[in-house]
Amino acid sequence: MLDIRWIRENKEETEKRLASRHGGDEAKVDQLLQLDQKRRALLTEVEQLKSDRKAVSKEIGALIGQKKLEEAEAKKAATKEIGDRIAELDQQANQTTEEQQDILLTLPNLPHETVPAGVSETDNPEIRQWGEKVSHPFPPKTHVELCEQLGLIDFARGAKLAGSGFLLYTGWGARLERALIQFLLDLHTKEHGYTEVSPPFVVNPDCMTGVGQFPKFYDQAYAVQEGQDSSTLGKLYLIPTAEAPVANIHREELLREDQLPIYYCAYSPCFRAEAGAAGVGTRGMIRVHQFDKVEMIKIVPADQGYAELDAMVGNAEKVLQLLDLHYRVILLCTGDMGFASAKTFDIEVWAPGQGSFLEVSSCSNCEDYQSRRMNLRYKNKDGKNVFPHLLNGSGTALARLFVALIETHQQEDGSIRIPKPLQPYLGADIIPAP
RNA sequence: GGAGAGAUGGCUGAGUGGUCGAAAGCAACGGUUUGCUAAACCGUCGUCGUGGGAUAACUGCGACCGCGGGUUCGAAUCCCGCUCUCUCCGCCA
Repeated sequence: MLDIRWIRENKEETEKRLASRHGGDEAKVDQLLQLDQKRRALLTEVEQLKSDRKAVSKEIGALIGQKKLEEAEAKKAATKEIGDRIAELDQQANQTTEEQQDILLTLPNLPHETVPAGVSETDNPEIRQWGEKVSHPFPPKTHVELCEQLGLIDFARGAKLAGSGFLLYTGWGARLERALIQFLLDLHTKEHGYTEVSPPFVVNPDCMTGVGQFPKFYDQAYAVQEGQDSSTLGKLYLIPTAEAPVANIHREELLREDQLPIYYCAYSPCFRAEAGAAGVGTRGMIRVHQFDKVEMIKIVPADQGYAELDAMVGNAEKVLQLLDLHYRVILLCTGDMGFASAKTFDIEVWAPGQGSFLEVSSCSNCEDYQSRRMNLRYKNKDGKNVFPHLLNGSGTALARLFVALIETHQQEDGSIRIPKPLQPYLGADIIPAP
């Protein structure tokens, strides 16, 4: 959420930076500021009345104390009207505040000044590459072929159980998935200083609003209900990412600066309805309704957000380096960034079977956009309460990592070579050919 | 699911209609002092909103004692609803 006072004093810049996202949100600023003005005018009026009432009430108390009951009764009658007027204005002020808040919640974050202008993903500059595309001395198979031949995933039965877009990992496939999760968590906790947490896989709507999923992306989430009791629908949602619970761990808290920075990492499955998206329904595991992910979250002092973001991208890159996978780092342009983010780096891994790069990580600094929504603050050294920067990054998404891994390290005989750092987790150095 | 108890400032915890934004303690911050990585003493010390002021220091006003309503001239305090926590019982992995 943006700071209404900042918008008030920087109207043109707000509009300009919103416009750079090409979402049309700059059109809402005028109405927002009108509501703000109306709200403040109402407050001025009602607060004056409240002040008056308070003074009179005090006099009444004194009069009763002096047993001057008649005078007290007279004042009571006079004050009654003020009370009615106050109730009326209060109601108007609340409604105006609510309308203003509704608009604020639909405005995305402002892009950081270092974010390149652009409309779509084709405008995203590549920052760097690591490694190079493997050249197999044979035509590389796609992950779908490999999964079926090696019995890693039973696509048909996955769909039978839950529909298209849901995967049934089997045998070595299930084992590889588990090994990867373990490997990632160990890497981030032992090498990168993150504290592991294991959060609920459902959250309440406040958490979804806190990270910016709601109200804009209601239809992307799976809402759950208890049994057939439709009155419970909407109280809990399957998490689209561990960011939803983990970033909210300290919501509505006031932290001390010496508690920062906080680094969390968490494994969770991620559930995405992908309503209206193309791709679900096609075979494979590139775009699915449920996938595993290890997520990194940082809560840091406001002046350290961008240094911490660079470090986080490095943490995600390390995963791919250890797994010997070719990748590139992309900086998202203004038009392609996520709703809550001020600056985002994507990491895309090379998948030879697909002949394309796959996004496996997205690392963002949301600055104070989310902490403001969730009212998470820390007391700085000057004793001021300030909103920390909140960062999130995939470290990394599993399904696509799985794809890149088996497509990259497939051997001519149909087996999969396992990179050394992963071997202890899988308990094998190869997934044998069928 | 049933019965009971509770929710107060960063934390602990008093406070049952006006003098309460709220005692006290802890923590924090500033200072004094003591020869021993500490103690004692003094002082400061909630948040948010809105106005004045230089987008400062400071300051006026309002709101906030889990959340939302109600009663009242006036509510932390009384009434209703909700959420959460704890204890006991039931069910259950």
